[in-house]
Amino acid sequence: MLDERKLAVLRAIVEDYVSTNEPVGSKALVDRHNLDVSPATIRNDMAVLEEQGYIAQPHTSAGRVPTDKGYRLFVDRLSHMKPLSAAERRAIQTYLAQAYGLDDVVMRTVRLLAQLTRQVAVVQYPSLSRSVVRHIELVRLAPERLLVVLITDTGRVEQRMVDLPEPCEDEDVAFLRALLNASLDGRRLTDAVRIVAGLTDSVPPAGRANAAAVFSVIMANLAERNEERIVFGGTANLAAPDFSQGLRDVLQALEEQVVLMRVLGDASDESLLSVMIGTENPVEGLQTTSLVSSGYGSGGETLAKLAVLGPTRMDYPGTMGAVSAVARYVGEILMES
Amino acid sequence: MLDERKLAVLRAIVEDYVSTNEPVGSKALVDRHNLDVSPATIRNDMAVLEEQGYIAQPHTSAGRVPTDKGYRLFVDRLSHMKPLSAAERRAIQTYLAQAYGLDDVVMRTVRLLAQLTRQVAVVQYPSLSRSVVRHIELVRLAPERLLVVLITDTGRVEQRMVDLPEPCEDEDVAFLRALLNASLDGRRLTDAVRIVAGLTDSVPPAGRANAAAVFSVIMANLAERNEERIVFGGTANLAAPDFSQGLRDVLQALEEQVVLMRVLGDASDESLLSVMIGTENPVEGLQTTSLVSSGYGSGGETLAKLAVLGPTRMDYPGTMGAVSAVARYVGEILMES
DNA sequence: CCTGGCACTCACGCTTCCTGAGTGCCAAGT
DNA sequence: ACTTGGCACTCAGGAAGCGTGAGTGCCAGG
Repeated sequence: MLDERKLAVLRAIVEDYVSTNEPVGSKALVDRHNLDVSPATIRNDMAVLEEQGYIAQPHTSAGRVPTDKGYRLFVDRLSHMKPLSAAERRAIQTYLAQAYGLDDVVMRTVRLLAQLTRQVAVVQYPSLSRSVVRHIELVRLAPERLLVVLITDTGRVEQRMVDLPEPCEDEDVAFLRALLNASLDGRRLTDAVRIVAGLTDSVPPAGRANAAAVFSVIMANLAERNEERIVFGGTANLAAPDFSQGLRDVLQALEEQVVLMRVLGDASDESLLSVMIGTENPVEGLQTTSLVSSGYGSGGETLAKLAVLGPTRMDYPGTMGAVSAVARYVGEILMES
Repeated sequence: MLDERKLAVLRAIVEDYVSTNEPVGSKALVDRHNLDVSPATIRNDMAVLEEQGYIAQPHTSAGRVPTDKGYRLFVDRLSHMKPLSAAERRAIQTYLAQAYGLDDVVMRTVRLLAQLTRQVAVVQYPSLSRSVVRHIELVRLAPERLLVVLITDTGRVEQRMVDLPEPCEDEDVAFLRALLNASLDGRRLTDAVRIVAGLTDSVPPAGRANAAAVFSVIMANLAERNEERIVFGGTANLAAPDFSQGLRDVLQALEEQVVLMRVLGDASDESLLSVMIGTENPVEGLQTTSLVSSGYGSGGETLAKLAVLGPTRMDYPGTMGAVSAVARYVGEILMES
């Protein structure tokens, strides 16, 4: 159906269009790539490719432009991820290694991705729900006020203020702290919710009111998956001379955390690199963009996703290389800390 | 030098230009505002205003447009902050009151400002340096690894991992914790740095290596004023039909935390509302924008700044009203928590 | 000092024209 | 059965020309 040369033509069209941002014609193609056939032949091939929906012409008698379907074929079969240079890899590693704390890791990751790809980078915070409780700390700030600090194995720290119904003493707090840590340490957060729910019985009746307040805060905190934040950066790259159309929509979509979450969720269920092209994206405002995403995580598990968002006419091999490399290194960093 | 009517004319020009985004001519002026003089008179006034540099014409025989100097005069003498409606004020209060935790307060503030003003909102995290230590918690995660959690009175929680040179026991940690809290509780962070520096002597020689590690982390953490993060939102409002020129620069400047910090710092030394118009802004990319900023804080003190960034042709009275109201309410919320 | 009148200017929108890159198709060549 | 050169055709985009109207500056009279 599509012989070898037609595929080569498609590949060439994608590559040229990506680099020049102008519809590419038959003559230019034979010149720039060494297909040793004449323009007329290419034209025939292009006619077929167009008929099949891989390329299109913006208007009669202009060159051809890849369609979403064309990019899809290109990504799936005609290109390979372009690995980063050794220098780049080293730079990534050292830059990420300097990070202290989860916030900093995420922030650096965003910057890194944005700079490497010259596009918009999106990074999701490691999911709380899959991680494991490392420690719970209760701090008595005032007789009727506690601070609950929850530390997970991914280095994430969550805290909440709790106003108690009754005044409490240091020893009450110590008791609760010991109880909570004994019960929750090493448990997954998803399990922890259930465990905490059944914990009230272990508390002496006198302290139950206060304990209940603390427990409910912990449960609320844990159950709250919405809390999974998303950070992005590199929006200045959106203002690149080309796709100014729809810029507003794109910015809007970026700021809608919920929408972004959904998109990332749709992107791929697993840790694999995944590419979502143009109209494949369910979100209205992002249908002129492509999203290259990957899961990342420490150990075998995927904790969250990160992605790069750019115009459909993007350098897929390069972007994929960058995303995949950064995902791997972030995973490593999270392992260590 | 500028009589009453000329000022009125300037005010009218600013108001019209802001609302229409088109150069305003003498005829339109007399029509829309009830200046009971003829267009010709207005023209004379405009000639004077132009000569003095308050307005300019984009090209000969087009209407006039305010210059930065014109906006400045308008802001300083011709306009008053427009207070928010009661409904808006209530909405702000309830929306902010729902926030839990500092992060959430900041995030909500950004959204609020961006929505109210339909422009870009910038909020700086409350400064660490002026706040007061409420508690320090040390958590022993592993024999050679501690988590240091620092809680300030503004609800900010900072944490750092510390790798110890030697393994430690729970009692060592308890000792350090007690020592730190006894020495630092209630102290300002600025003072705390000095205090910690002198604390090594109080530690028994056996534990000094570990203590030094912890202390140095605390000091680094505190001294690090760069750490003062800035959050912004509403960038989609940048894509408003008008100022697309320089959009790239603006986005770029926004993402440069350091630059933003400096601008906010320059803006006004005190908690007062301050307006920076166009070229008054030292940052290259922001010279087509105006920044309306205000300090905010709990109690009498200014902890940080928040601001709204928009085109120089912005609705100053409205924006100023919004900024000032939000600043006040955020202050109140911080007080409570 | 205000006003009406008048000549002048010029950005913007409109049409028109032209050019060249690019196409589709066909008939001849391999 | 594919490739190729030739040829007529199309059409976006830029250049040039034109008209219009909003807006101006200036002046002379109230």
